Amino acid sequence: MKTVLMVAEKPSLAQSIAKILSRGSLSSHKGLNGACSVHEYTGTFAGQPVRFKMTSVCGHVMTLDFLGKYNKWDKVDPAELFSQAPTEKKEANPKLNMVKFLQVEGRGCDYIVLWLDCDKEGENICFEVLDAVLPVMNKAHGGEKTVFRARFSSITDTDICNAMACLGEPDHNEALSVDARQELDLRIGCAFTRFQTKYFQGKYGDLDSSLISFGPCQTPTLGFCVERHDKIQSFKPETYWVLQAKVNTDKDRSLLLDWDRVRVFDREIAQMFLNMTKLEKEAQVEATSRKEKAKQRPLALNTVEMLRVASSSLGMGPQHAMQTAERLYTQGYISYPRTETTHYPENFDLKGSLRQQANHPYWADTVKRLLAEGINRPRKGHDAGDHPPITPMKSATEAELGGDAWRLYEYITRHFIATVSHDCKYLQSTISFRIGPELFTCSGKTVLSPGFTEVMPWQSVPLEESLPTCQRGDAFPVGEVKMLEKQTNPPDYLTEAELITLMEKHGIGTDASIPVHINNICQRNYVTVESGRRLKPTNLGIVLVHGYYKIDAELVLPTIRSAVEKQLNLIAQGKADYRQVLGHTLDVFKRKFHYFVDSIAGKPLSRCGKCHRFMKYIQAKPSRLHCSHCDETYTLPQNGTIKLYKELRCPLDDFELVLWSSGSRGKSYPLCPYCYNHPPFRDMKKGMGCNECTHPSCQHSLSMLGIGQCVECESGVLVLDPTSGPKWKVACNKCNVVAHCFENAHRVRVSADTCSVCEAALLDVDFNKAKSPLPGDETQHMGCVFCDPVFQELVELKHAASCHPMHRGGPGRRQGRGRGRARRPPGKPNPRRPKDKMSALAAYFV
DNA sequence: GCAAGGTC
Repeated sequence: MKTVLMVAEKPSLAQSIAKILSRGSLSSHKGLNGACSVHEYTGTFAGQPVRFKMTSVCGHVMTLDFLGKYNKWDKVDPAELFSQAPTEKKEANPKLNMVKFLQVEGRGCDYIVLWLDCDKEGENICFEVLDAVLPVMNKAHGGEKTVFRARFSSITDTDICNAMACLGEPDHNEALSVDARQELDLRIGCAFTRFQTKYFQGKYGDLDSSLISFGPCQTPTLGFCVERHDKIQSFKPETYWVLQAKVNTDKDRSLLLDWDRVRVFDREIAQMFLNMTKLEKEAQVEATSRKEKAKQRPLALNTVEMLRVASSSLGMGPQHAMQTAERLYTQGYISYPRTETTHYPENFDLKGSLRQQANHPYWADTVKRLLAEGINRPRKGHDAGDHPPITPMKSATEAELGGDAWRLYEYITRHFIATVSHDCKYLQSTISFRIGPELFTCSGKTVLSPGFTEVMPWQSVPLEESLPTCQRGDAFPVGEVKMLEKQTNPPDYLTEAELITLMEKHGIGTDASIPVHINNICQRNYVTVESGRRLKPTNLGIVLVHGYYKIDAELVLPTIRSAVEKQLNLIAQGKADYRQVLGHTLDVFKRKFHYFVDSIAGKPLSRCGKCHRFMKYIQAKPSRLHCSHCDETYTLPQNGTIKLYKELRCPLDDFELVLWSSGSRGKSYPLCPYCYNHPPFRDMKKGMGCNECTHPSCQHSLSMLGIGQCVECESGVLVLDPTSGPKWKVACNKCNVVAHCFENAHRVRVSADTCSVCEAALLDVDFNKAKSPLPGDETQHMGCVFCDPVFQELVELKHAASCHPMHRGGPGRRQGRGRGRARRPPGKPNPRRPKDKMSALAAYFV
């Protein structure tokens, strides 16, 4: 007789499915790992009598990890984890010996039917099982199909039998999409985590966490908490005013009325309304209404709702609640606690489950009445096709379970009873009053029938005093009208329950992993759980998230996960190539990683003048150089680019100069990182580059490269940009004026001689032999950039020429256009320039 | 020592 091996995702499902398919006649024994059972029975398969062996795995058989040597943090650059570091599949839980177990049970089998959960993870586990089992199974004869996939959407007789009747094949694309997710999560998460941990270790000793982890789920989860923290920090309370009126409905009874305008933010306006109503003696009834309303019974319970209530009402954290639920499940008190479904299967025995609770000391009355009067049909919920909603499986008492297990069981049971109870019905009455020109309202609720709130008393409609019976036109004496001053309040920290809702909404994590992520950010000391289970980010958490926001907000936004998942879904649907999506996404994150590293750690750029080690250039604003050896930071100009300047050094402090540039069409100048922060001369200020330095002999200084007074601004000097050749530039060291001159000159030097007309420094220019614009064969010329007739052509000063003193026939006005050299004593402002000439000149400067 | 996803 041939054997059919069948594998489910977990032991409990193997048992349920085997029971259904064998109609209860099966023999079971434990497998070699003690966790999984094997259920055997006989039946027919592919038209022949066979022996069925139904067993299970425990979730994933394999897990992805780097090869051993890439797990040595000290020896591997985290950047290598994006591509070079090879990965391998390892057994997910070595203690379970799952591969060996599957091979022992699968040896000699002829067919395999895969009963793994019908989602992408389940599809992936199918292939993990096949990898383990196919090599030891009997070989197929003549191309006969031996591998089958059962697809089911609930664990009911009909669904399971249908699945068995129309078996398909496992979907390789869906499995591949999970392989891709695993590899992305591993490479990205580990690279960022290792880098961050190593970088922050020591730097933020007071933040006390040895592991600074990053992950596509945990980081956005933390992001939600910090976002709320920021809202609280930036909140500015506003004062507002409310009118409150009291009317006397009886000798000793009064009603408090709410103002229809609710509140106003202007005191004078509120005062005006108060004045208009204060004098009124009577409140007129404008309208009355009585409406019957219903508060809906709850949907059947799924995991996230259970976790929300456990946190907000029972004060139990998600991780703890989940552990407690698992214990209740394995002890047979509740059904499987991990489910997204909020809809009972059609054949679910609601009455049977209810009957089990009919003698419970706490809710027997409610249950008995429901059974006698007939249960209400549960609301239509969402069927995720995984497991039925969470329900009690047998009655239990407080003494039996004790502590948190009891409290969770009690909640699950009360919730279950509520789902088959009636809605809570109440009467909402409102009376509208007019006092002078202003309208006020009073409303009250009266319970008509408590319905499900009887068993969920915390949901009940609060008892209120009933409103007086009255009708339009009635009048009551006004007791008093008061103006109250109040303030808007900041939001509070995020509750765990709110966080779960946000995570669910943005698809961060799954029902099973949401508690893990929340637990992670607590354990890593990113948040602390405050009273009322509110999550308050720590300094570390805040610093991290703010850092991500500054550098690359996508690292913390919830959108990043969904964007990647969209790509993964394309793989699952066979619309995108697994390798391509994986390669592309890794490439994107590799760039993000390098940008992140450069932004916070900086890259070595120029040498420190004190220790002569490389300082790191940190691009993120405020951009700066940092010498980690001297632990000194030097700020830099904030806009534009910074490069090393030919390894030239400042003669004053030996720091290597850097070149700042505003772009190819703008200006650039060298600067010394030390002088920029610590001005070397009295006439210099912080933030000055070499083009403003008054050092008398340094070849990069204003003294050596300055030419003459700026044509536009008061105090600026035009300075030769020594790096601008072959399209030479002269730029003002104060304003944005830049002049282009001497194309094709291979050398331009500022001479010590000055112009006899305008006192500007003469320029000594060497042109290329072939391209020299000079008359004859000349390649060299020295002259004043403003006055020399040969240079006029080359700096295109032709139009300005008519205005230039030289061309007006008269002698040049000796206005002392200080060139910054010894001519102008330090600290003294430049003299005013002749206006007519300069305005004309200005037209030629960009 | 890292991720996230199954499950025990």
